[in-house]
Amino acid sequence: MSATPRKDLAAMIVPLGRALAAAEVPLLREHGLTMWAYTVLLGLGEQPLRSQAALAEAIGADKTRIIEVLADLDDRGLITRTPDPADRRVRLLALTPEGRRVRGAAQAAIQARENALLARHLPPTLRAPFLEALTTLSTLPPDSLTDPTP
Amino acid sequence: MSATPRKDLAAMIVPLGRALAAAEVPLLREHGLTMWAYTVLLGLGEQPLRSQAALAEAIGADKTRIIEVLADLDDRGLITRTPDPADRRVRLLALTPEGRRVRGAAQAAIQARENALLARHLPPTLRAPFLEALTTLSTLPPDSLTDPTP
DNA sequence: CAGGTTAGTACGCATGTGCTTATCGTGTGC
DNA sequence: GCACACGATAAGCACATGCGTACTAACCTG
Repeated sequence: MSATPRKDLAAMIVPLGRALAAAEVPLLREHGLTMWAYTVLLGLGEQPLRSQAALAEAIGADKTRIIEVLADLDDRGLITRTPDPADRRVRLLALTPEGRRVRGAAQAAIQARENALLARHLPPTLRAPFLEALTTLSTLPPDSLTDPTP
Repeated sequence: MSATPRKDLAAMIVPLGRALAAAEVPLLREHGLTMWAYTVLLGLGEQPLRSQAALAEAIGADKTRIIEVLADLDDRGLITRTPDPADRRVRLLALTPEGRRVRGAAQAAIQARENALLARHLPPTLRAPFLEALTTLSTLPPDSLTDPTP
């Protein structure tokens, strides 16, 4: 049975995530972005998003906290917040071309760094399976990891 | 070149880590442990550890913050803090048998849950490579992920 | 022995974040 | 039309965490 003596998954993953996130910060700074701003830009995909609450939900942020982030990004012309004509309570969120450019530039820098890191530290045969497994796990619905769901 | 359109590593790993850590909390509670207490028990391996500062460093905690955790674990008989006869300023930290038992029980519960989770969500061919890659990355020196180190 | 250093401890401050409440404009159901 | 619901916003509280300071006991150097 307990044939695999190893550390806990979380004990390995959490520090790894911390380190990767910490490594991103300076790169984001060079592009004038905070982590939250970058997260918002990533959360705004290609299609405009309806309502800030939906965005907050999607990126796991507090809806009262991203307001200033959104206001800042709006001021700087990276996103637009236009009232929905159909329901003027909600704001339609969309990337501007400039926002798309900045997001792309930041992401390119980050992923280039990450790829170099994987190339340096991970044996070639492990890279693809690792990324695939990671993608699989990260696209699961949020509670399939938290619930025991038998 | 940019042949792999994917999310950032950190964008996948960090939420995953959060979810896994959140899933641990209730299990730890059942064993009377907080996350920090559990981290301390994991940090105290088989050999006793010299000095609390070393422990804090090892588990990435603030040395002024784990004091009460250590005091609590000591009070509950899960660890011992004995002054080093050679240098009575430093405390030798060690697991008691009971501490070892509790740590083992908690870890067994956690890993059983994690294994079930992997079995449910990850194709069999990906499991071993995923764990191996994760182990590799998580045993790297902390700054090899943060530094660009050329 | 005197002065400087270190480990452990306690305390306070600043920050980030989650959660709650209040307000305002807008929509919707009765 | 009016009461209630909802989205966005602002303000405040609570808690965890990181960081710095101060104090004590012990060690070490000269």
